[in-house]
Amino acid sequence: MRGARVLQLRLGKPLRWPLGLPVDEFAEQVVGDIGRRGKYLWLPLHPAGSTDLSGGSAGLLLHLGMSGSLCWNPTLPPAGAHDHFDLQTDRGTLRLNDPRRFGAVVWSPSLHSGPAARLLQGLGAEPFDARLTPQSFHAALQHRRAPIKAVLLAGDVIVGAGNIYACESLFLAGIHPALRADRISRPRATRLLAAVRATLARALELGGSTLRDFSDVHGASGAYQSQAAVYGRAGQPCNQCATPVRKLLQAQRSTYFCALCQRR
DNA sequence: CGGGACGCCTGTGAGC
DNA sequence: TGCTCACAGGCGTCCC
Repeated sequence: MRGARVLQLRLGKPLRWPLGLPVDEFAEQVVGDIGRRGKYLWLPLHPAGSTDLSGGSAGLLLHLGMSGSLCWNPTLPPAGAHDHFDLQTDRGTLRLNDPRRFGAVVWSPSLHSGPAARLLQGLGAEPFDARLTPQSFHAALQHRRAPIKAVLLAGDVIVGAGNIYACESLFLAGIHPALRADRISRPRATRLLAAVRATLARALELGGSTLRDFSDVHGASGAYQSQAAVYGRAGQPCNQCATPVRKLLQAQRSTYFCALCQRR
């Protein structure tokens, strides 16, 4: 998309927040290099002729929520019921389809100020950032008394592990989801960090997860879900020890785990 | 300040 | 067969 010139911006039903800028103000803006932080995407937009392609420019912060998907079309197909955002450019259209509308598209004057800065502040480390080490991960957990599952989900220590991947990572690391984060030893924190990384890497390979209700023809449905060791498998035998997988509620979210393989 | 509950939204599948 | 209803999830926001 880099270098594409915006022709028009179209909105469908409201997403999580208002766009924050009248749609006609986007015409003639030029798209820069797309970036990512956590589950947010940053789409820089700068005036035609400007050479500033860095994070210093204004842009759009996008989030796919839980049911959002983006697609790039050379032309502009008719908008469907769940197509809530179209960025039409001279090279094609970027479209956001989001049935549940937990997703967001918000304009920000820069990545480091305004709504973008507010939404990104407080995000935890990128899981594959080399600066995130077993030592720093363990140290961050030492400050938290909440159950480790809740801490992973909160995303302020490490981003990227939502409900499915948090459950899977804890299983892989052999850690009970209700264990207080600050009770996790150095060796186990090391294992957990490796497990989160392995889980996310595997999910990326398989194209992510697709909930049962979203395996539509659009975005190819991710294959990860069917590979899950514990997630969504309550009552079924653990594939390591055959003990039935259990389900518990933590912070209003379902947690799946094996009581034998995952110790406190 | 940390931790937990809540609400947004809608397709799906289970139960009647 | 048709209808109702609980449930699923990311994450900002509110309250204790």
